[in-house]
Amino acid sequence: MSRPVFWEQGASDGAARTGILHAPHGSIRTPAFMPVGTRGTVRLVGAEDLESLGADIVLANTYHLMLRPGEEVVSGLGELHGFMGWGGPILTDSGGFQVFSLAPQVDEEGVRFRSTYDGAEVRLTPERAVNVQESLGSDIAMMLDVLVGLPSPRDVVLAAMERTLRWGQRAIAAKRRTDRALFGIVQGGTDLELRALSARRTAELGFSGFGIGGLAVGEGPAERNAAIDAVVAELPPAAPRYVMGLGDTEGLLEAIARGCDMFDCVIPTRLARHGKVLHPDGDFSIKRAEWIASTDPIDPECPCPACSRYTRGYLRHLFNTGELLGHRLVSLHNLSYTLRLIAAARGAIEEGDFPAFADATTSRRRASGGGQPI
RNA sequence: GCCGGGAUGCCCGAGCGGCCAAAGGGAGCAGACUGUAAAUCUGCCGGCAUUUGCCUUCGGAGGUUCGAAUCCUUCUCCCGGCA
Repeated sequence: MSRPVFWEQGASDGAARTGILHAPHGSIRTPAFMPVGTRGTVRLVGAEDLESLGADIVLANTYHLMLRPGEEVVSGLGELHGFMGWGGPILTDSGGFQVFSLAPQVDEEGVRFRSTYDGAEVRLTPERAVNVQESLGSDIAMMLDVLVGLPSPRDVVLAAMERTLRWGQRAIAAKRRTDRALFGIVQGGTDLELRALSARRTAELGFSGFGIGGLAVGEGPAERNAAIDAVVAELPPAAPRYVMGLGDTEGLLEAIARGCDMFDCVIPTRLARHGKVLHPDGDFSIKRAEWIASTDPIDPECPCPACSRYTRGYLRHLFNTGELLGHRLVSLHNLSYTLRLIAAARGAIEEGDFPAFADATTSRRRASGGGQPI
């Protein structure tokens, strides 16, 4: 019996580890960063761009795609891979994040949304989320979970965690395609006991990989790191661990140091659209007046299209005139930055040098904090 | 030359006797953004002091008034129309 998705460990350095996640549409080097393509597109970034940036896998969203254009349409267009022209692995989120961000009605059965597109009532259950994702044809589906903002009262966190566990069971029961994987999701907020319990019980359900959900939603780094530690301790070492929604430099390095393997985040692309550039010397706004006549690239060490060809002065101009090319170029740059950060982390783990690498990376950002060329 | 309309803070632009340091944009500055309802949102934006305060502003000069960006006179410059 073949496993559609399995993770093969490579090097390790402390808790940090590298590996290959084998998926139906290709191999993913871990630690991996997954650019977010909610509606079947990483905003302003095409599949060809993702290839040249070195992304191994991209993420798409169940809630959005089931509404527009509808999973049967996507299925008819060659599933997600044919639909988006992306041949590599795809992970779909279940709509669990929308349970949080769109504040729908939630009951034991599932979730009732008001469609953000036309206002129609949309029903999503753990079963339906699995079915839709199977129709979409993603390599890895996520179970529908209940995500609460932090801080939240313990009873709220506990209730969300327990419901998530029950929904996990239902998701597994609903699974039909044997050629695709389904990941569970650990909840529990910042309560370490709940985190450990959630991890243990989610692991018992028998998923092939584990999302660590409900983080990067308002808690501080120390709380987040403690929660991750509590979870990792309870998860099977041979399964991939995916911290959902995490993507800032410091957060990624801390999670990698704790043995996490996969990440996704909207930060590189959203910040790009807001003019914020990710940089080894500290992130900064490309819109600042001081760049008006700058002939420097964002980062001379970056091989992305923005850095290899355009000046800060030009990029600033694009932003200040509302030219969409600026958004696109900075999106490419921020994705390139994050993907290269993760690649460098993999290299450091392989060389047994990860802690020093992480320290050097974060202290360099802290020291200059402002993107001044050095 | 005559008739009419204008000149407002960095820019555009409301205001048309007190509630005006003066709406609203833009620009600028700062901040937020983490499984994307997000090319979005928040704050500051004359100077100083930085609880309620003071000073200097609404083309220039002079008036009326308890009080003017707002009314009157005049000057300068713009923009329409007629000669």
